[in-house]
Amino acid sequence: MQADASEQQPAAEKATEAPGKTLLLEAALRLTSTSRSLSNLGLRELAREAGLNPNTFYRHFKDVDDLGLTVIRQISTQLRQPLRALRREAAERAVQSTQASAPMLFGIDLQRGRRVCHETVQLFFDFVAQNPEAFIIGVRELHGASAVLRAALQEVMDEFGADMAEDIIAFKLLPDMVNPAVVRQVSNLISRNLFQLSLDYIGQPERQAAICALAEEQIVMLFTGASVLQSLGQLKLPVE
Amino acid sequence: MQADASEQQPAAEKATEAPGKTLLLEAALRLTSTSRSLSNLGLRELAREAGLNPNTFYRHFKDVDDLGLTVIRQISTQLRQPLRALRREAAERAVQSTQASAPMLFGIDLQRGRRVCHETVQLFFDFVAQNPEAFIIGVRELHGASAVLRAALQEVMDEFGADMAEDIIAFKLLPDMVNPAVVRQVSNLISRNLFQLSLDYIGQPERQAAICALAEEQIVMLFTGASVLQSLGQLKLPVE
DNA sequence: TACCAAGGTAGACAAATGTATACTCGCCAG
DNA sequence: CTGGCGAGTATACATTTGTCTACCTTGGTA
Repeated sequence: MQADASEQQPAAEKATEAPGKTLLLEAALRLTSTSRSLSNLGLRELAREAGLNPNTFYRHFKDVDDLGLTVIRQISTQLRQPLRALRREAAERAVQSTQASAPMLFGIDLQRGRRVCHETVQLFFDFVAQNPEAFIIGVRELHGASAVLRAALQEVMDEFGADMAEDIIAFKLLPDMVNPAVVRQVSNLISRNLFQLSLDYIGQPERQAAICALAEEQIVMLFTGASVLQSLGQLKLPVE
Repeated sequence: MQADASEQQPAAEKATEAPGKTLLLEAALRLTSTSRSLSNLGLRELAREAGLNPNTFYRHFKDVDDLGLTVIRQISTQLRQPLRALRREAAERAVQSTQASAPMLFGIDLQRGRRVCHETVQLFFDFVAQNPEAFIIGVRELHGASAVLRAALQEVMDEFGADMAEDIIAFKLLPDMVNPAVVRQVSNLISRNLFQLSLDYIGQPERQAAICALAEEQIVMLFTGASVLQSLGQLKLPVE
């Protein structure tokens, strides 16, 4: 395992991948986000869309499920860091306009919460609009017919939820008293819900503003509920 | 359109339907809930599973989408009233054990809310366990590849949400001050989330208790959040 | 120089699919 | 008895699919 010159691991993104492979993956994105579902993509249909010979498929993938997994991994890495960055940006923006004495309620600063939430949601849906296929495929395959893809996406969603929980704690968006386990639970719920809403956002452009507002309200409600209940000692911890 | 004797509208369930049609629908349920997705069911595969000749399909359905719509309608009527009944039962159960002076918080009786919620969730997931295919298909097709089925199920889900909102108001599970529009919004969210959780419930039998508890906590959080925010005048109304 | 493996193509094949036309059977009305 | 009709079947055919084997091209290496 020496660092041979012939071992040209791209180290960058994936620039040095076989052109055919990339073409096939792109074709899969195109087809899936419109008509079909990842699990039931025909291997020939795929090649046709990519402008390639059917057999080229076999050079790069074993199954259709294999290609599906690749797509999912690609989507995951395509979304994960940007989503975190987006939250960081939202938090910073909201911090800037913080005034010292804000009215507190059960340990949360409602004004600030609202602002962070607003910014985050805004950025999130902008991001959705820029990567529609990724979200469509994500949600579709999360409940799709293929057990393998379902499991893979389940895992990805869990990671997203965990990221979010981490950020919430790091940015102190919920009072310290709120149990980390609860934060994770709330994060998972919000994450799931945002992904669902993202499909509405993509599919109904005329309702985009309303959907943003809706998401915001829902998040604020959840945060408030969690804080209030926790501070009253009324929250049962999730049993694992 | 006279009430002819030859017009034998069953008036009961659907007992007097062509046996082939019923067989096909049942086959669709079986296939969809395991391997495939409604939209991509092969018409021959379907007939095979039903033990029928492929052409029998054409006697009863035009498309595969046509069959899909039929399945969805069937599911809708199969779930809708039972779900309402279930909520009524839960509310009654919880009322029985109500003691007069309960601690109030922002207009809600937390104890009672918890009990109703507990009973409802319990009954709901029992119901899920009894009709797994319906829920699997419902959630799967809600984000599936076929636009027609998606739209149909979207509508069904909206009806469920509206039912729930109606019941919440009727049973006074939220304080009167909470705006009906907000109730609908919360109901939709809960409804969506419960359906998602139903898949987890079906797919991970070992976590059933945990999933129940989770659902309960989430609902209580939302209710609490909505009440608190409303009573503080911090709730923005959804713009339609 | 010769080689060789990776990426891509060509052609062929059995199997499966959607659909059309034509046949059968039981039932009820006249 | 007969004729029509709903429900189901049989056969057939063009297309499409997944997969196999074989061939071509290219760039790097020994």
